Amino acid sequence: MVFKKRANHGFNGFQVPVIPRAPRSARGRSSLNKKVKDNQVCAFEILASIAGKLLEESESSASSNASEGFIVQDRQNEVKPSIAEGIHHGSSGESIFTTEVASQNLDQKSFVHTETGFSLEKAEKANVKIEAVESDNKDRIYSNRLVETPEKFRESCNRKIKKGFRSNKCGLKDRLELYMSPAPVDSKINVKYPLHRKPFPTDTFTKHGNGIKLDFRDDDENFLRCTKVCTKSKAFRSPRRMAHRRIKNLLSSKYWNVAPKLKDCELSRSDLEIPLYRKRKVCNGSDSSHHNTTVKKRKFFDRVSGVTSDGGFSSESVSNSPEKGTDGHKPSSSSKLQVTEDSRVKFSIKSFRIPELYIEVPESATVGSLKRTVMEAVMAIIGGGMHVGVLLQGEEIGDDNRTLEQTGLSCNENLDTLSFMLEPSSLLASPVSCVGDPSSQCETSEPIRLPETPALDSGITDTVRDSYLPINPGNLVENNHDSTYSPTDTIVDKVTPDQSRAIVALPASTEALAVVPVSQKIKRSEFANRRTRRPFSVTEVEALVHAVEELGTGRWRDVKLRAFENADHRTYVDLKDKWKTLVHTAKISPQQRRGEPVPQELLDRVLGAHAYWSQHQIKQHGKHQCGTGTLKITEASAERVSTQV
DNA sequence: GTTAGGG
DNA sequence: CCCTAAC
Repeated sequence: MVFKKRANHGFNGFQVPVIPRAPRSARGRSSLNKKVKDNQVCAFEILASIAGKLLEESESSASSNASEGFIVQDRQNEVKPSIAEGIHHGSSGESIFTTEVASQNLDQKSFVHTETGFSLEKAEKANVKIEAVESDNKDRIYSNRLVETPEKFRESCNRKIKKGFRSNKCGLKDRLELYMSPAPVDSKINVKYPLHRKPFPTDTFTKHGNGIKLDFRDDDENFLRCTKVCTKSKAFRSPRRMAHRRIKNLLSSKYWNVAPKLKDCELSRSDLEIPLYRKRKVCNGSDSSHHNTTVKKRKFFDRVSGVTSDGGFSSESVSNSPEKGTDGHKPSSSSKLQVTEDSRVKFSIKSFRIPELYIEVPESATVGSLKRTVMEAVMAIIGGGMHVGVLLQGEEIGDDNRTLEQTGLSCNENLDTLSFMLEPSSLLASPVSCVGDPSSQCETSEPIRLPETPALDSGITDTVRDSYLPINPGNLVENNHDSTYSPTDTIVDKVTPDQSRAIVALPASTEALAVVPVSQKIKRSEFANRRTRRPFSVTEVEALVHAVEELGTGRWRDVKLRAFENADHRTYVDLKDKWKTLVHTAKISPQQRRGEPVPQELLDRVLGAHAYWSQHQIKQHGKHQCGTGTLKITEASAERVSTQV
């Protein structure tokens, strides 16, 4: 293993590096397959570069070249995403769960602020051997938890590398986690270095530079904290940074296994929690023999604004743009949306992130295979079918036939609540969307549920959806995931930056919202045949109850037409089902209820209406007369019924 | 196409 | 939410 020390190039501000990072092959190569004792293979590559002069460079200039660090390059992966690998290792079974802060242009302030949890000293005591980070000229990943200052970090890193790495004394076998390094500027989907080594929209950081408080989060841990931070600093959030968020997959591997015969001993939800990291590790260790690879992923989405429940997902993908002209998409600059004089709405989506991956490979795996695994995982995600959704005010706009104008996207007013979502084609349940009012959405969620809700379908979305009335036309549009499906056989190669950008700068035409990558307009396959789960909000329940009170329980089509006509994603079958569950919910004890709590008042009405209409059904049948159409319960009678129950 | 009910 | 029988 050869570590190449990168020269300190100093800083050149937030400008694009004079010499964009070239493919690794061009910058030197070395084999990574050096084995350490115990026949272990340090199966990873360290692309470590420590930002040296962050402190000096915090203000005006942003992107500095990595000052120093150790770079290990692998000729095998010239076009693969860079990977920052953090080794989480600890003695006596004690693992330090480090959180990688992937952020471009960290300034001192933010950097310092990121430290939470372990200090360097603590890390020392914990026998943390190394923190591998990658950093290129503009992108840096820091293992924030172990760092207090850039200097310390650097020192630490050097020391660790010397001690641990070079002398092979760091039990590298214990754990290896991969994180996607800062992804391409314009699209996280882009995986080919040469293609997206483009200038990054550094202006964003230039502006917000020191004000940044990293809002990284541990996916599994800092739900709350992040939420809070997000609300505060969303303005500074960079989609790019978001993109780097590591996503420890919460999902069952059955959805995400990429490699065959995957073995994952850490699928338990407890895996989501740091304290249980050890568990996984143990599991890993005890199973170190098997050479399986586990890859899990989670959906993700970008948004224009707003805060995500997990604090990491949100990003200002789109914003008003001062920019004009036909060059609607400028991936490398801040995202924008603009309505021009010619009635064209231009979208510029900063980026889409690849759902984070959690990968495990046997220690005997080669770096190359590791990279391939990562690549495969990425490709599996991409090729497996990505679906782009457009969300407005937290609701996904599924009506592809609606014009932007009709949808309200032609005016800047709605842009704040506009967001794009990129998610695996219906492989997952509900979108982890917490869009809309950043100041409230996430806070009302139930972070605690996160660990036990792999799919992340907590009540978060409900909160958002409460903001509309199902009865209100114009507010709801359907979410037509189905129409935008891309099958697994999608050629990976097709998912190029250009394509991902295809969703940018959409014309304000009819098909505008049918944002589908060109290459993915294939029929929906067995993959995407299940709609995303969309829990009913209290508001919807209210509307449903009200409608049923009036129409009864046997006229779901009417109920649909009356109260959910504009909620295309709610079919009358859905309503019927919901009613069914509502009745059930109303009958069980509150303790047994799950999901967003439905006001008891509503449940009472449910029981009331249910009882009433049950009786009516009987009466009606007895009479053999009145058609259901003649039955109508009045508000008063509904009230009566409900009070009787 | 709807409705009803099990999965 | 899905699936389907039944209408």
